[in-house]
Amino acid sequence: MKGAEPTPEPAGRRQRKRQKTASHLADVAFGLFEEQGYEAVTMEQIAAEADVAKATLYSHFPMKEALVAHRLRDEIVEGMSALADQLARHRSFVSRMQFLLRESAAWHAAKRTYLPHYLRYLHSIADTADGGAIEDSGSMATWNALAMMFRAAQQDGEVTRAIPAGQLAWSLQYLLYGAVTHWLLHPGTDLAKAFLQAFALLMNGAAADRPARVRKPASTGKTSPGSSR
Amino acid sequence: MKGAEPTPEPAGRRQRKRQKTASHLADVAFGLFEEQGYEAVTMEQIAAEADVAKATLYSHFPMKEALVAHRLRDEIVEGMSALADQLARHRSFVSRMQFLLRESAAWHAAKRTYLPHYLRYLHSIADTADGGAIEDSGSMATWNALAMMFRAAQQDGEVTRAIPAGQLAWSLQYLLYGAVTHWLLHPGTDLAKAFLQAFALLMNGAAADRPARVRKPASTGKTSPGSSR
DNA sequence: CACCTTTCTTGAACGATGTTCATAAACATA
DNA sequence: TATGTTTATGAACATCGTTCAAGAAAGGTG
Repeated sequence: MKGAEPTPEPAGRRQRKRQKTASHLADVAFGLFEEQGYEAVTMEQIAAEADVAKATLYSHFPMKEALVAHRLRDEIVEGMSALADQLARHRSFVSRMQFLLRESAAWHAAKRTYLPHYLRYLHSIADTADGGAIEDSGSMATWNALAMMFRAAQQDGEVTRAIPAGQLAWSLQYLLYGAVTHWLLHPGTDLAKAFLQAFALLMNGAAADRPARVRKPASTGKTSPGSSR
Repeated sequence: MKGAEPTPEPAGRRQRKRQKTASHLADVAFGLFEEQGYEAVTMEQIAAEADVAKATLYSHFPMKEALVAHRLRDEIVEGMSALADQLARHRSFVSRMQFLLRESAAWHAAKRTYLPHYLRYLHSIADTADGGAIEDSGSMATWNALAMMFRAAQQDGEVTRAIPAGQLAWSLQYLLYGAVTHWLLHPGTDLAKAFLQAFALLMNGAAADRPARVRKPASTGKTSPGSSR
C-alpha cells in the first residue's frame, strides 16, 4: 500500500530512484501528519524519521506544503483515471460534468484538513514564476481533464466553440476554487451544491433570459415598489 | 500626501491613534519597499525606521504582506469612490462593468510588483479562518461594489434574478483572480482583454448558442427542438 | 485628584524555517 | 576503469514570526 506512481518510467535509473525517495519522504511525512497533525510536525522530524539529512528533504520538497501537494497530486491523478470509465458512461456533457463535480466535492470533503496547505502551495508556486514548475503542478491534472471534457463537448455541440476549451477549463477551475475557499471558511455549507451552481453559472451565464425586458419605458413607477435594496 | 483614511471616525481616541500608527507604519514600509524592493526589506528594518519595537510592528501587521494589503486596500477604496461618478455616467450595466474592468486592469498593471504579496496575504487570511478578519479584508471593498452593481442590474432586468447578486459578485471576482494569476505568470498578455472576456463569459455562459445542434443524429433520434434551457 | 483597569508598547529571547556550502558518495558516460 | 556530473550529507547561518513579562499610557470611576 505504498504511494502510487503516476509517472511510470521517468527515464534513467537515477530519476527513478529520486522519485522513489521522494515518494518515501512524502509517505513518512503523511504518516507523521496524521499522527500528530500537520502543524505539529517539523521538517527536521520528517527528515529524521525518514533517515535523511534535512538538506536532502529540502532538495526534494522546498516547503512543507510541497509534501502535501505531492500526495494530493498523486491522489488526484489516480482518482481521475479511476473515474474515467464511469465518466464515459454518462451521455451528455452536463451529466458527465455534474458527476465529476460531485465526486470532486466528496474528495475535497475527505481531504479537508490538508486543503489549506495544498492551496497555499499552489499559490506559492504561482508567484515564484517558475514557468516549468507549473506544468506538473497537480492542478494541471484537473485542468487537463476539464479541458478535454470541454473540447469533447464543443465537438458534440453542447458548448460554444467561440471560447477555447482551455480557457473554459481554467475559468471553471477558478470558480471551483472560489467555492472551495468559501466552503473552507464556512463549514456546513454544501460544497457539491456550490460546485454545481458554479458550473450552471458557467454554462448558462448571468444575463437575463429575456434580453432586456422593457422595464422602465418611462419613469416606470409600475409594480414592485420595494426597490430600495 | 499621507496615506488616505478610508475609515473616518473609528470610535474612541485610542482606536484612532492605533490606526494612525498603523498608517504610519505602512507608509514607512512602503517607502522602504520602493527604495530597496520588497524582498530586501526586513521587518526589523521597518520597525527601526518607524522607531517602534518589532513586537509593536507585529501587533499591527502579523506578516510583511499585511503592510502591502493595508496600502492596497486603501487605494482600492479610494479608487472606487473616485470612479463612482464616472460609473454613473454609463447607461447600461455591461457598459458600466466594462469601464470598471478596464480601470481595474490598469490599476493592476500599475501595482503589478505588489500583487503577488497582496494575493498571498488574501490567501493567508483565508485559511486562518478568522471569520471577523475577512469582513474588512480589502477585497470586500471590491466585492461590495460588484455586488451593488449586479443588484442594480438585476433590478434593471439586465441580469437574471435567479442568482443572488452576492454570488455573482464573488463568481466574477474569482474569474478575475484567475485572469490576474494568469497574467502574472505570463507577462505581455493583455489583462484588460482577459477581464472583459471573463465578464463576457460570466454573462453569456459557455453553452452552445443553438441548443444541441443535430450533430450525431444516430444516437438520439430526437430532432431536438431545443428544450435544454 | 487618586485609583484601578484595560490596552498598548517594549525588549529580549525562542523555535522553526529555509538557505548555504564544502565534502563525500552514487551514478552515467567514455 | 577513468572521468565528469548529479545527488546526498552534515553543519552552520540569517531571518522570520512568536512569545512573554514588565512597564507605560489611555480610559474610566470614586
